Amino acid sequence: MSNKKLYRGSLSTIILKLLGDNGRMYGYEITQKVKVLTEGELQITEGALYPALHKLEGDGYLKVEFEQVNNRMRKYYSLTEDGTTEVASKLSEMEQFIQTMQQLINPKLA
Amino acid sequence: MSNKKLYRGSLSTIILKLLGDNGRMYGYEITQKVKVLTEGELQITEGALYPALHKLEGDGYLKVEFEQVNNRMRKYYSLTEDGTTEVASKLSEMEQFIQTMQQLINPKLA
DNA sequence: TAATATACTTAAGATTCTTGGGTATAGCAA
DNA sequence: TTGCTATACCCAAGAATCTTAAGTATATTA
Repeated sequence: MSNKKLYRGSLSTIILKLLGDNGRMYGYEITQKVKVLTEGELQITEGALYPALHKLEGDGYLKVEFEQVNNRMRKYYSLTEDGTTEVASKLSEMEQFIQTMQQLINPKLA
Repeated sequence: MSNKKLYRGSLSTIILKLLGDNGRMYGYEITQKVKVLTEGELQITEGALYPALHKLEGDGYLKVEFEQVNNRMRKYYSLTEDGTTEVASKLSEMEQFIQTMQQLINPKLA
């Protein structure tokens, strides 16, 4: 989330949405996926990502599985049932936000 | 900005845009205008608004004129030259943000 | 006469980042 | 073989931006 104040508050939405689409992912994978999907626009720093994952887990939205791959540990995250509900909620909040900002920013057409 | 985390970071953009459209406004007027424009979706609290106005003024984007109306003081804010430049910059950041979020959130059509 | 609206200010605390550090393995280049 | 880059995780100090809640004061409405 380097340098872009507007992304504040949207990280948990992004994480939840990606996990909803991809089933399960590990932290590093999420940073890379976001970089590709946004064509480099959005770079999620590890200092932001990992605390966010821990919080979502603590809130009961994510569950964890450890796995050893190439002699390196990975923590795979996936949605809990509550997490699935939360994705839908977060996405509708995001859509509402975008709509509201467009009301404020775009010249009224009516 | 009650209860909506996503609005974090967007307040200065909103203020600058409104002042760009309306020439000059005072704080209380801004809160009311936003409420009307967003049909109640976004309520800017005074605890957020006034510090934000003071910061924008300190950054050189806004200038102030005092005026006495109905025996009550009003502080009218308007854009400086730098402020006018900043509006354009903030608006394009917001458009970029919205576009990026839609890339992340909407199913790819291509 | 008490509540609501108008109008501005500030301070403590919460949340969510950035920045910068740490640990460790693997692979590639000098 | 040595150092850089990539992979993969973690944490803490500080910054930025908000919420909450308080204070000051006048005008209007119930």
